[in-house]
Amino acid sequence: MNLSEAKQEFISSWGAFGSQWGINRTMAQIHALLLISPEPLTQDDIMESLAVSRGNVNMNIRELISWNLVERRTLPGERKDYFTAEKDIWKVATLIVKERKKRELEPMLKLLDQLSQVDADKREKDVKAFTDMVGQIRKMGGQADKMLDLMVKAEANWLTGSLMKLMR
Amino acid sequence: MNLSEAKQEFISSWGAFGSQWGINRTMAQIHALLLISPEPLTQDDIMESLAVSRGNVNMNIRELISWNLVERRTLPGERKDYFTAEKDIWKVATLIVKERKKRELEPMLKLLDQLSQVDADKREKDVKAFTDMVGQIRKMGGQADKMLDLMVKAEANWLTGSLMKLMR
DNA sequence: CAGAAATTTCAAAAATAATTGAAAATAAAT
DNA sequence: ATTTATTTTCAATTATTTTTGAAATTTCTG
Repeated sequence: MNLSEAKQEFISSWGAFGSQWGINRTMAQIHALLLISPEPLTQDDIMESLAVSRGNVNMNIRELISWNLVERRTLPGERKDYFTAEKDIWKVATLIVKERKKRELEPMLKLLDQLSQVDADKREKDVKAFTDMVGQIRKMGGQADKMLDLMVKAEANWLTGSLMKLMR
Repeated sequence: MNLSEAKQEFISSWGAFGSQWGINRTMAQIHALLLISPEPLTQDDIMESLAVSRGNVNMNIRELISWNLVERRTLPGERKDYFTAEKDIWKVATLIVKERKKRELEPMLKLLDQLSQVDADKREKDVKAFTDMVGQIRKMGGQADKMLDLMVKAEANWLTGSLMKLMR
């Protein structure tokens, strides 16, 4: 396989993979493209590479920036804006974890706390099943939350380091 | 908040949460409903509770069964099939991890291995950027794969136990 | 085995999400 | 201040995903 075939395959698969995880296909593809671009790219570069419209590129780039995965950069003497992606994949992973935690996990924990306050007789089978399940999910969610905090704070060798050794 | 309000909220939020993670809303809602139902339910029960069609319930139930999250059960003397969900949330988590690992992570690792074989001169900037990134992702993916294997094998206290203590 | 009950399938319809493209806004250059 | 380049917005369109519902199939029952 030559380079441009491999690039195509990478970008397309990254997009498909993203879709399965609730991430806009084009957003994932733009991210993939920037990940493997040694130099910053303009919106026009991206439009051409992926054959998508200007509006599409613009919106998805802004979304990537809001996740801190992509940075806008203005080169001196250049009129256009350039974009680069964070290239350290560990940092990428922690940035994504940080955002999903903030946007999804934390609100979910808040909701579960509310739901556990349900006002009903716990001797009833239905009530017990409900509060047990909410309690279980709340507990596991809280643990995951703490664990992801540690991950975000930890260094890049978290996965390879003492954790893996311990669990062998 | 009374029980039925709380149930409604739980089911609806679980559906919304699922959507964000690429899981069909109705599938997530059916799962939520079964999670908090002390007794097995029929397709008709689910249709009524969630106000969705028979075909929809049937397809999503089958999908849940293929994830081993739901079990079909035929009660003696009863004509209809009944369905129950696994209620231990740790088991639920490991079942989901197991399936996503098999369906998504493993194929992705296979692809990355192929992509790393790209036939080109590594002194070229483009080539180096590409193979570096593929290599990084491959490495992290491989580590995640091992780690998730451990999680699947581990007991329910994995998150609270020595892991959390170690990382403090 | 015939009839009834329940489940499954899947083409068509509906709902949702993503994309386009052109107009508006903003920023830079002359 | 005007022109030109670039970015942003968003209503309309297009694509994708989900859902419906009725027909076909399968599974029970007497």
